[in-house]
Amino acid sequence: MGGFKGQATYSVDAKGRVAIPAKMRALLCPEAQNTFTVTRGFEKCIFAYPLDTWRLAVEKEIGTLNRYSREARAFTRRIMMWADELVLDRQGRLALPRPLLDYAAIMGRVQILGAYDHIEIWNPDTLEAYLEAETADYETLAARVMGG
Amino acid sequence: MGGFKGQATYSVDAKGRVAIPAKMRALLCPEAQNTFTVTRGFEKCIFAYPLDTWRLAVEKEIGTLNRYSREARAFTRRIMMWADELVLDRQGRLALPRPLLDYAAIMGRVQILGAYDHIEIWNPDTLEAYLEAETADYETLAARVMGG
DNA sequence: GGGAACGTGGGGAAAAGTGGGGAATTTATT
DNA sequence: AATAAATTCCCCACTTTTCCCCACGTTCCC
Repeated sequence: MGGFKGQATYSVDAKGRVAIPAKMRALLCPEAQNTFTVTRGFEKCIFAYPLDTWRLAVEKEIGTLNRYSREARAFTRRIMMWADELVLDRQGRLALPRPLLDYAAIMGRVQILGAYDHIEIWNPDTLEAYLEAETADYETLAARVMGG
Repeated sequence: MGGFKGQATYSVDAKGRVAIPAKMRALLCPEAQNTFTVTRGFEKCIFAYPLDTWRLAVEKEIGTLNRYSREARAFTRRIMMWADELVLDRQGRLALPRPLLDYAAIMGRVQILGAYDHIEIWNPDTLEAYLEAETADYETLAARVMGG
């Protein structure tokens, strides 16, 4: 099973619904129950994890945190308060909560990116600006992250 | 079963009743008996634990404390003296005790947060101030808490 | 070229949130 | 001890939002 890849530019209707590309939907395993967990991305975008991945990767770690640590509580809040489990409708769309749309400044159209273990939903303008601002070129970045 | 997540801004009526979001109610297992145990939060808010979680996680830990430690006794008092077991009414609401409402400075409207193993009920203004005061940004916090 | 699948938009039914009223229990007062 | 006041609890009704289904146009694939 490969990771999420590719990109698409789709529209958002008045109800905040966004279609998920069929190629990405096809990667959902049965355990995901046609559900994505969405939350704030680290950058100004929306992250969408398949339900099973979210629970195994994100919530499992949160469960191990010490609830008497102030920082742990702050972190848990920051992640969970923006999170929501969304089920795909019959047309393969997600109805994104307004707070997340506002956070990512999304109106009208979105750009959807595959990002290995999750999907990212961006305002096309924000994405363009981000890509330009990331000054480090592709090759340099690769070397630094991968320790080349 | 996933943890509590999401947020909502609801009203508090004159009787101190607050609706619990349906998505959060849906996570209650039968053992919780439609009951939340509420108490003072560590920050200026109200914590609400499903009855079963409270008994398994919180009271169990308190039971292991050394009763001959002055600090342990103080801690036990602080938690238990403000705690109350509240049953949801048919509309899915909790009638919050006045002392807790006063503690969290709640009047008129509240913001409700899912926080993995419990729910938090905030005065919207207090929450906003808290989120701004938590100076560490999301990314830094994540790296530190998760040991990234 | 035909058929199936995909992305897009709107409408109707069901549920969720909100507010108020009345009965029963509790507390206080005479 | 009885009455009155206050509080609590429970039920009912309204409004709004959400959810789910159906239908159309386009694209892709066979």
